[in-house]
Amino acid sequence: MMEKKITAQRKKQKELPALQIPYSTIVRLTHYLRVVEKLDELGVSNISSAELSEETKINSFLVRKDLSYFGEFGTRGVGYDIPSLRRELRGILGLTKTHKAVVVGAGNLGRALIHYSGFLDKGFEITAVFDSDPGKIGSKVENFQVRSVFNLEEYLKGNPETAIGIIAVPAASAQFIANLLIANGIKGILNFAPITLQVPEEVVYSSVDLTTHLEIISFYITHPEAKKMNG
Amino acid sequence: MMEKKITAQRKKQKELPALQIPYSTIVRLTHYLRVVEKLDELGVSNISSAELSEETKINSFLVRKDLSYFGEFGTRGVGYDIPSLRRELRGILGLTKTHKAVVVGAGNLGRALIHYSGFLDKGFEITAVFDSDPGKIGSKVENFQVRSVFNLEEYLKGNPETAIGIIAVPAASAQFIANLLIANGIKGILNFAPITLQVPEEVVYSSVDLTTHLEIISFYITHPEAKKMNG
DNA sequence: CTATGTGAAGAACTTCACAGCT
DNA sequence: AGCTGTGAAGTTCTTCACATAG
Repeated sequence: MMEKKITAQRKKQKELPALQIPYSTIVRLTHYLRVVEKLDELGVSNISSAELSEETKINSFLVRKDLSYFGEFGTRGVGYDIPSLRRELRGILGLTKTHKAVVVGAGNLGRALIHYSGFLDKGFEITAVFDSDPGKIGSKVENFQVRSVFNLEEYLKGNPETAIGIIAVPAASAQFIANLLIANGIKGILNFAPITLQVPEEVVYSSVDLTTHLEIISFYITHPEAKKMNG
Repeated sequence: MMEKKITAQRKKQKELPALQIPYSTIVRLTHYLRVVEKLDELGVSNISSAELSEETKINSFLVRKDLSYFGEFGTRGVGYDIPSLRRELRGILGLTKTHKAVVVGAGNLGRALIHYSGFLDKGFEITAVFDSDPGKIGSKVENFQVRSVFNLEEYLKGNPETAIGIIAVPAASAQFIANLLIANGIKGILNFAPITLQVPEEVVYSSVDLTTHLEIISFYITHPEAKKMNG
């Protein structure tokens, strides 16, 4: 019941086959969660798809469709109960267990990520920080003692539950680090180096590239007649 | 009342109507540019859509389609001339003029961005850095003397060619900063604060949210049967 | 009477096949 | 002969309309 939350045991004829969920739905789910968490904290108890639409700027039909991929979370005539929607969203996104992550690269960016991670809800936990600069190894970043990348492999072998690797190293060494992470069973990689990494199918890969973001902005500034931004 | 169906007729499609370019095309353009710049630097002079596809993992049909939105840059039977494709892509993306940008927030993230911006091709230039922390104001970050956010408005009025604002402040103050930037004629905003900013239509807006990225990874780690990642 | 959930229509985007240059 | 450029087909995603549940 937890895992394959097949919709409805009604007299639905719908088989719910492979059911490919659009990537954009997953992205939007995180926006809904953001809003719902904020409102939950404020003590608001209910929200309609129209209100959720208002907050997120995502069309209310789409809000309902997105949620309906995963179940029936609302009450007709009423809307969605915020605490329960929050719980459902966290469940869908896999945030009920804590994902352990390592950060590789203790430069400004790595430090920013580590610092920021303090604000992350349970769901993610940074467990170690690595760098190749002898001047940084051994130093403290928040509560972490920076380790040598030469110990990364050993660390991962000793801590096989580490799920996510965050790459905050220069482009030149990013693929090397990625390979190391992958070879040692990491399941997801979040890359901040401005380079496209080659990663096998089964490893979840996401990349944040400042240059790309700026170039996209440049395009839309330069061509104001072109609309639409997702990012 | 509806727009007329422009479904292709015999020989009459060079009309170029409103021609909406997919957002994803723009994102891919930046990937092509990345590859083409790398190869150009290496002295490679020509590339086919198949090779570009290989490098970027983007289907070669799509490579050609994306480029064809903007013109005919290739030579049939040969491929694309790298220096000229590079020039074309930069032109399309609006990178032939330098966009001036300010960074607001001189914490780790802001500093990482400033540091990184040194590697940016001409196309972007950070012109000033602001923070609200009296302890930071006046200090040096790379070549910039950090200014007070209280001078942001004045700065923008005095430097109206500033096109882009990069927000690297905590969530709580991000909307305030955004409003200030917008009120003073900024054209594009790149937001790193984990909050959805309300921004008018005409301002180009892009957001990088670590939480969202991690949550998306969490989803795909948790549901390995779901495929597809764009990010 | 209200707001959800969803099949179906409609758009948007991607893939394909091949015409068209070189 | 080879690789681009592009209409058309195919697929996926979004919007819509309305039956449905409270």
